[in-house]
Amino acid sequence: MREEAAGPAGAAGRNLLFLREEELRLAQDLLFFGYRDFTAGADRSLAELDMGRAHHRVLHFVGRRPGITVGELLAILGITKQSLGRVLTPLVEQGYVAQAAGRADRRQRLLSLTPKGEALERQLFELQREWVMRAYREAGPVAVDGFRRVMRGLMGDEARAQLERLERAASRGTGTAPPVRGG
Amino acid sequence: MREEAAGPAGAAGRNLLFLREEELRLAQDLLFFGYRDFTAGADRSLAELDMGRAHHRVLHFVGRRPGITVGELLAILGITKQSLGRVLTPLVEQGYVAQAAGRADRRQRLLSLTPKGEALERQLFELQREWVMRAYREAGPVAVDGFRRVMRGLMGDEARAQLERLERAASRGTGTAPPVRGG
DNA sequence: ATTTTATGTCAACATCACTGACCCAATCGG
DNA sequence: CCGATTGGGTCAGTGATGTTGACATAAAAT
Repeated sequence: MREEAAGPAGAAGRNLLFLREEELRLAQDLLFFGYRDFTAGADRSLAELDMGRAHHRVLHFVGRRPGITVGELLAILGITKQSLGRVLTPLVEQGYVAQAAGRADRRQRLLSLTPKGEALERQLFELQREWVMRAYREAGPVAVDGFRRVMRGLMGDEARAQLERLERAASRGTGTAPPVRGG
Repeated sequence: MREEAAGPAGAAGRNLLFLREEELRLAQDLLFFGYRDFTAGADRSLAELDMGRAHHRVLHFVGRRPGITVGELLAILGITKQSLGRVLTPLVEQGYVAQAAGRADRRQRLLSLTPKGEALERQLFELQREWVMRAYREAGPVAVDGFRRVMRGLMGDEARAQLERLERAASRGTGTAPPVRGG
């Protein structure tokens, strides 16, 4: 599997092939180490409350999109009803997440964070905020833009669509106007 | 928790604060979706062999650093002996990973991939290679550089040291000369 | 009135991680 | 040489997170 002997492409070609492969193996390393350490801080904080990463994800996405339905949350997280129920039910029982019947469709449970839930989500967010800010500052704005482009590229079509919906929800929630033709 | 009313900083300050916060929340989203979809392809392939992501990580890092000891692998993965044993022992039994006693210290088990293990690792790598290449091509080389800078920044000191060691091992393994003074 | 949808729930199971305890064999230090 | 340390393996028990399949209920849609 290794290009030990010079092939038809010669030394230069071999080196290019090596760079491609090594570049991509490096990406695997970076994603493994980077994602692990990115989540480590919040994980430690969550453990003190007998919660896990799954609870954090629910708090994060409910906070990001208040009024989200259970079905939408399932689609975003990409897990089953049972898996979600195991974390969502305790979060509701312990007063972190509030449920309200949908006005148009009363079968729906519109989820939102209670003040207690907002406080916890913010605490977890601050931990990751510090960590990401450090990385962003060290890398600089151009690198941050590149990071975002590549991460978007790593997402599948479904995830991209969901991300767009999240971004729209975030801009609505803070009164930021979307780009308007002729604006 | 929301900046509903204009504070001392006024509208401009509020918007800056929003941008910072939204930027960082976006980073959370990107890392969640991106990492999930990055691993999804290999996960599906592994499931057919009754293996999981943990097996893949062992194959990946053993392939990346042939002759690695169990202790070094434990340090890289950041898991316990028992957790590693549960995936490593079957990989050895099924002939994916070979063990050799260390020449200097015969207590050590120097791990390497068998041809069977190399083939499986390569198959899994090709899946992720395609996925990452697509993202890299779409984003362009400048973005890729930025991605790498940010991911490195997201890593802790330990992980950075381990990554450096991996990169040195990779360049040794392919005969790539390190930068030399006056070269 | 029947069917579909949104949600919840039960039982059973697999993976991947953990802790704590204990073991062997090899190496190291005095 | 002997005792301590180190590298590695293993057993028992636990927990978090995910899965499938089946079933239940209430509201909505046809």
